[in-house]
Amino acid sequence: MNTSQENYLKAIYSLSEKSDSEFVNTSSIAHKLEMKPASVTEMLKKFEAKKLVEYKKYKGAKLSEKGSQAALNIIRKHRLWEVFLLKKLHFKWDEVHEIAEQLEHIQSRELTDRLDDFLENPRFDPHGDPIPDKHGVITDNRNTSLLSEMEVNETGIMTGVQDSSSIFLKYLERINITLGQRMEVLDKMDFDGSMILIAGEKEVSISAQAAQNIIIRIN
Amino acid sequence: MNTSQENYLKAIYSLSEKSDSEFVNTSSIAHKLEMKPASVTEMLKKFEAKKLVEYKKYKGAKLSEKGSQAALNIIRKHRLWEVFLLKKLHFKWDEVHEIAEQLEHIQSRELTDRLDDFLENPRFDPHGDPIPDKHGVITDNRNTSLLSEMEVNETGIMTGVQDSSSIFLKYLERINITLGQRMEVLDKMDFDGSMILIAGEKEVSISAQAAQNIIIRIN
DNA sequence: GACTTAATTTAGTCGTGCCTAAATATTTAA
DNA sequence: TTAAATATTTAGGCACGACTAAATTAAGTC
Repeated sequence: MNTSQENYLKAIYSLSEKSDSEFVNTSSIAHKLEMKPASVTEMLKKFEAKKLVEYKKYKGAKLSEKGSQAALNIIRKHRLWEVFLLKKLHFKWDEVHEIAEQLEHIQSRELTDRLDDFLENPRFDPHGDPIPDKHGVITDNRNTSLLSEMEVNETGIMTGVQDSSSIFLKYLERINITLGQRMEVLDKMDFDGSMILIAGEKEVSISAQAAQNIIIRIN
Repeated sequence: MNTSQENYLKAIYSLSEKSDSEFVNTSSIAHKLEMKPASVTEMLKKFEAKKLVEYKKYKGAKLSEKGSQAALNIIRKHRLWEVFLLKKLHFKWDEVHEIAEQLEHIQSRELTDRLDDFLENPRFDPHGDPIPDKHGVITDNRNTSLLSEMEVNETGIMTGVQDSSSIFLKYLERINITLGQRMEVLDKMDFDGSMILIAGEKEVSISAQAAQNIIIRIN
C-alpha cells in the first residue's frame, strides 16, 4: 500500500460519508483526486482484487470492512499529526493540513499510538473533526448542524469546518472566527442569505457560502 | 525529488564521507541501497543532468555543492526525527532508525526548523551523530577514534556508533553499554582482538568486531 | 604487453500509476 | 420508447525506477 493508494482510500471514504447511496462513483473520486476517471477505474479493480472495496461496473465502489479500517487508520494519523503541528510546533490553523497530508502516510502502528499518547489522546483535530481511536472507532457527534441551517436566536458552539482549504480558514481568521466560539444568530438576511451573528464578543456578518461550511454543536 | 532519489543522495554522501578517494563507485552505492549496479548508473546520469553530482564514466560520482546540501538536509531531518522519537515518544535507542527512514522524506522546511526548536536544537542524535544546522553546517567533532584503536589504559567517552543496526544496538544494551559512558581500556587480547574495559562502573569484555563500531571521544 | 578477471555501462524488459482516445453502457429527455 | 447526452470502461501509450543479459572498459597478473 503506497501513498497513491492510500489517497484513493481516503477519497472513497470521505465521499461515501457524505453521499447517501452506498456506492461512490468513479467520476467523483476522479474529481476529488484531480485525476481522470479512467485511472480510477483501473485502481478500483486492483482494490477489488485486494478485497479493499466491492466494485460494480458502471456503479462504483464501496469500501469493505478491511478498506474502511485502512481508511480510518490514515484519517487517524492525519488528524493526530495536525494536532501535533498545531499544539506542539505552533503552526497556524490553516497551515497544518498540507504537512499532515504527507505525515499521514508514515507506516508504524507503534508511532501512531505513541503520538496519540504524547498528545494526551485528543478526540478532535484542529478543524473539529473527530479522531478515530486505535481500533478505528470514531466518537459519534450528533447535535451538530451547519451554521446556515440555524434559526434566528439559536445558539451553539462552533466545532468544525467542512472546507479545510487554506483560503477559507484564512478568511475566518480575518473576521475573528475561531473554533470553540459560542455563536448566536441575530439575523438572517433575505437579500443574500448572509447572517449576522455574535461570535465570541463581537458582532460579525458572514456570507451564506461561509455559513454552509461552518459546523455548530447545538446545546 | 522523491524518496528513492533522496536515498541515493544519502548513500553517496555517507560513502564519500568514509572513502578516501573523491569519487564513490557504482557498486558500493548499489551495495548500500541493495540494488543492482545497472540501476545506479542510470540514476547517476539523471543526477548529473540535475547537477546534483559530477559523474565520470567507470569512475563513479561526487556530490556537487547542491547535492551535498540536499543530502545534508535529509540527514538533518533524519537525526532530528530520531531525537523526537527517543526523547518525546520514548522509543528505544534501536527502534528509532527505521521510522526516521520514513520521516526524513517529509518535505517542509518550516516543519524541520520548528521541530529543531521544539527539541531545543539538539546537536547530536541518539547514536551520537552530529545534526547539521539549518544551513547544512555540521559541528565538526575531532578527537574521536574507534574503540578498537585505543591503547591499553587510554580513556574516553562513548559518543556514537558506526553501525546503527538494531542487532548491534540490542547487543550493546544487553552488555550494558550506553552512549555517554566513560570507558577505560584495561586489556587487549592478542588471541582474538577482544578488549576488556571498564564501562560505567563494570568491567566488560567486548569483541574486536564490536569495538570497531564504537566511537570514542578522547580527552 | 597481452590476457584474464572484475567492474561498469548499455540495451532491452517489466510493473506501477498515470494519461488519451475510442468503445460501450447508463441515464435523460423528447 | 427511442435518441441524444453523459458516464464509465477498455485499449494502447508513456515516464519512472527497478531488473537481466550482453557489451564494453578498467584493473590485475603472468
